[in-house]
Amino acid sequence: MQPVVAAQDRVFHALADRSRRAIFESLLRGEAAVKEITARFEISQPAVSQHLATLKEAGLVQARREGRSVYYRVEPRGMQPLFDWIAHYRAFWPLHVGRLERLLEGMDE
Amino acid sequence: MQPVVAAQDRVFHALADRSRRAIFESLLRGEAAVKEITARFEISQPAVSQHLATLKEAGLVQARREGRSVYYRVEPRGMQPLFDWIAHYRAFWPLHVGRLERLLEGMDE
DNA sequence: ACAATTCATAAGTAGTCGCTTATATATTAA
DNA sequence: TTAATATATAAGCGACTACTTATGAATTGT
Repeated sequence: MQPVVAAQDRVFHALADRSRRAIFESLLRGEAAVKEITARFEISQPAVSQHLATLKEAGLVQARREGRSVYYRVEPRGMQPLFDWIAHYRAFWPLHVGRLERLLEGMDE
Repeated sequence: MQPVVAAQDRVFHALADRSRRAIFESLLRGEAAVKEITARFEISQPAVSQHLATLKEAGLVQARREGRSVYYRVEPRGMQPLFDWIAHYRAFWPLHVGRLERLLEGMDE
């Protein structure tokens, strides 16, 4: 079990939970404090903190304390293990890589 | 919970398990019967069948019976929910999209 | 028909997960 | 200092997971 695999494991595991994906996606809108994040969902604050801890350990988010609040933000580099996994086997789904490439092209606009 | 989300859920969940990812990756080498797949790992045949069932329900593999053997193969379109999820939020990790694009370029060689 | 082979399913189990409530740990304000 | 606020951690609980062994079902060969 190389560290690469372990990193992929943490990222896949973190994104496998729907609540955690929803929290992560909501952070793509921008930095937010735990209290704000909690208000967006119908789970308790400890549950949110636990999800954030999992996302943080996976490297998908970072935290910044400011006074009593702790602001979480997306760490884009955390997606790298996922990209690496896809890229490593990219030769096997060429059709979809082409489709993905086209999607990515729209980014420059 | 739209069907899109459910599909993403199944794909992320299926790929979250390391054994399942290993089985899936081994199938990228080509079609293989359950017995052959079982020989590649150190888990029992029922465990392999259960993993294959999960991968199949996620749409990541397909099965084909031939005599007593059942051959499993990768279904490339099954990755679509994963690509869709990445593409949907692609605007948020531009740096890595660039890196991913470069990786994809190597495909044409 | 019978035995052998291949795979799927059933049942059980230890461990993990995601949530809850309760409490501890900062940090700030009065 | 004390109280209020914001977050993290602890403990517990039901549900789910990933595995096992045992057995059922489908197919083939004798």
